[in-house]
Amino acid sequence: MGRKKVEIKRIEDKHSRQVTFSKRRKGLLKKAKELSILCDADVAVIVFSNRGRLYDFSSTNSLTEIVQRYHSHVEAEKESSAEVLDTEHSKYASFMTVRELLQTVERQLEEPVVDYLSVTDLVQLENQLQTALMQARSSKTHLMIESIKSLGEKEKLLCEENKHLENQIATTKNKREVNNGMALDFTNLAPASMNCRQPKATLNFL
Amino acid sequence: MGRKKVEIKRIEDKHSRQVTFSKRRKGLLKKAKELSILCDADVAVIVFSNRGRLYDFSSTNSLTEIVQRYHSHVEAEKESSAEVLDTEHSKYASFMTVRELLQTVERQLEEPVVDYLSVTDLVQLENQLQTALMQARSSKTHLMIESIKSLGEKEKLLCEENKHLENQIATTKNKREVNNGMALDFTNLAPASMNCRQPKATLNFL
DNA sequence: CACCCTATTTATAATTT
DNA sequence: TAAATTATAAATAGGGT
Repeated sequence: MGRKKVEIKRIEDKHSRQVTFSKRRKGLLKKAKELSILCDADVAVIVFSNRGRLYDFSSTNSLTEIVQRYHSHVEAEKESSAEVLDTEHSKYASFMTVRELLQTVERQLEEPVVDYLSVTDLVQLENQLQTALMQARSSKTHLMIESIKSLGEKEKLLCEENKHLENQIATTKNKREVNNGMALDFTNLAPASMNCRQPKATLNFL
Repeated sequence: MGRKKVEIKRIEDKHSRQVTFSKRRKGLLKKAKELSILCDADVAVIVFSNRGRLYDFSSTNSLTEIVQRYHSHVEAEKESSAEVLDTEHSKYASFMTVRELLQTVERQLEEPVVDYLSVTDLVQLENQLQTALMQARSSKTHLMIESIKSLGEKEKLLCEENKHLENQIATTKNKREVNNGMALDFTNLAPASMNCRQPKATLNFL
């Protein structure tokens, strides 16, 4: 219903799509309202724009009411097809959360700020920033990993040397005892914390 | 749009109401579908007739998807309007946001996210990303520092123990030599790398 | 009920402001 | 760029089968 008949398929032109979305969304919500009033029906409409903005209508106080009614209705004839859909769904949910984040962000910006930079400029800047950040972080991580590795190896070597020394001492002590009955007690030489079999701190976060 | 203009109020005649319900319900669902296709939007419609019969439409496989999205959306809004000072929670939220962002980016290589965003949105998003990044990085750094500290302390203790043991051995050896001329050479026992006075790796980058 | 018919209203695509 | 206008397509009220 317009100057020209439109085929029902995704409108590729961004601007047209946005304009049409605005008009038809309004129309849909109006129709929903009219239906609920004229025919005394409960109607709920949820619309997410492709940018994740939410528009809704509910004939009752809260849309949730109708949704709950919907659930209890569907519950009866529900089948167990949750397994595979669960993974898909959680992916979808995460994805949507981003959109919602963006929307929230949009909302929080009440005042439209004058744009000094073009999107391209900004993207470029952001990319540079990101790259710099990544590089710095990468270098840092690398250094830290090296430090940890190095310290770990040092620890290992020290432990081994330690054992070696203990063995030497034990041998010496035994010989001494055999030779001239001299007794030295090394039992408590190593601090309790020096147990080399102690589990390492988890480094999975690297 | 009919032979006569109708006032938007409950149709009292039962038959008329039923007929209108049938027609308009069909129209509403059709419009919902068209909107979702034309404008690439997610749309869900739930209609209960006044006699309790359910009719619905969903642009996705399952209407529940959209409903859940709606709920998480409402949650998010509540959250952002409520106090944002729950440190632990907001940390977690930011972290998840980053993950989701990465997922989105991965998935939408064809149609860059940037196209959907205004410059101001992008700035906000970037800030959030930065914050989330900082938090994640901070946590990671903290863990790494703790690891390094812990390993450093361990090293120190091992070195001390080492020295202690060496002293013990030296003493034993001297006594042995004095007592019965027995000679044991421990000079090369410790590997070259085990010099405990070796400068530590620089950690200034932290 | 669920269709058809068709006059009329309504929604909206294209255009203008 | 968005809001208003206009020409046209679509929806539908009321009637009939």
